[in-house]
Amino acid sequence: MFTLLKEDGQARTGILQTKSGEAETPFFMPVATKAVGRFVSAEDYIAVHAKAIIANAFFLSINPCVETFEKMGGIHKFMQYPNIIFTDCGGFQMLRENLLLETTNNGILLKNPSGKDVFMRPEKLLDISKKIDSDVIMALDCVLPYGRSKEEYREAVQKSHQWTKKCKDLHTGRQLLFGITQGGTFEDLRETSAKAINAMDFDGHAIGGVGIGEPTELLYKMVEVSIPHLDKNKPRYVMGLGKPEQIIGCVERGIDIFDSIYPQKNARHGMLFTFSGIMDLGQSKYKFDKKPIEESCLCFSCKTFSRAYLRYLFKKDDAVGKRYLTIHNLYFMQEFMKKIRENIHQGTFQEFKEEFLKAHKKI
RNA sequence: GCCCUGAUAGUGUAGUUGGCCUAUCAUGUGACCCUGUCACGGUCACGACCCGGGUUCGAAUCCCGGUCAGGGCG
Repeated sequence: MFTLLKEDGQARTGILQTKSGEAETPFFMPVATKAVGRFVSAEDYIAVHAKAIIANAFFLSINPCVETFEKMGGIHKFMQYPNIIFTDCGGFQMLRENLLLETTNNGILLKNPSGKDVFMRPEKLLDISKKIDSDVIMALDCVLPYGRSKEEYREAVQKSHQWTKKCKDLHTGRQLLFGITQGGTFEDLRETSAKAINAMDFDGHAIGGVGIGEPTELLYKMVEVSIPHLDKNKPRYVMGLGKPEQIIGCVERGIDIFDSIYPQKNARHGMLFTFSGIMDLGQSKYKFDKKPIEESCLCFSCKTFSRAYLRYLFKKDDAVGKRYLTIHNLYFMQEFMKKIRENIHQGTFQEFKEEFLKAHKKI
């Protein structure tokens, strides 16, 4: 259930309620594909104040396997994370050449690196998701890489709608179900898809198939043509976006939910997000720098370690260092979203956006 | 003092019966990248034949001298 709280232009705040509690939107979800992220897990997600994370139903069904969740009482108890957990459906894995074996009218055949291949179809997704017991299920969609022909996208949209509808028809219980719109970078296909998904009465709507190589202007365009057709009283989620500047651009256009590995991956590669810009910790100027990554940051890493020490850990490719850096970026993302919400409440979103973007470049 | 061995990017190395060396690989440094699975990742750039002479059409490679380092003998 979603309650709209406040609007500031197209930007808005709201409350998403689930069986595991609520979270105020707009929010960003760290990724925990296999009920753990790279170098971070539940205690870290909690410590960075993440009210929601996203895992992947396909990967979880392979390893640890569906039975684990039945026997362990669901994913929350299994990984000791009490807040909201989304599960992605596996549709995005269509973009991975090493995972996608075949696309049929009924679903997708995905390679299982450690066993029997998985035919992901609505029935299977709903069954898995129910046993995992996540809070929000992303319905099965059909994703194509950027740059295919319009005909191919048209076909993919059609499949996507069939699968998504099937998910909706099969769905019961307290878990929320979100539908995903597609359409590549074609405005009319995006509109068609948004209308069709909106008509299926989901608990929330996602815009999928973006952030996969298209220019940011096209990404924004696709959001802009989709939004008018997505019920404003339901949460809107752009899947896969993690660049702060794109998140703020999408919030401005009416998006409520985001997820991405981007902040985590960038952290591991030494790119730290701060409110005064993007810091490349690999630079030698930080070698003897006693300051924390960000003076005003209250994350564990900033409260505890100097840039010099974190740079040293980064340079020696230490796993512990990668964890500290990841914690910082994830904390930053939560603070970033918090500031976005506060500014929407105060009606100062535009000013905040401009101020943020002015500082958000490499330093 | 004599003999032997060695000397190639910041570091560690490949190449040493002369030509395919515009010199290998790793690391380092710098730049860019990373988006609903994310490897401790990717792309690009920078950076060296100890010095001097000789042989040769041609030398990192062969010869002579020097310097330095390691080892052996006094």
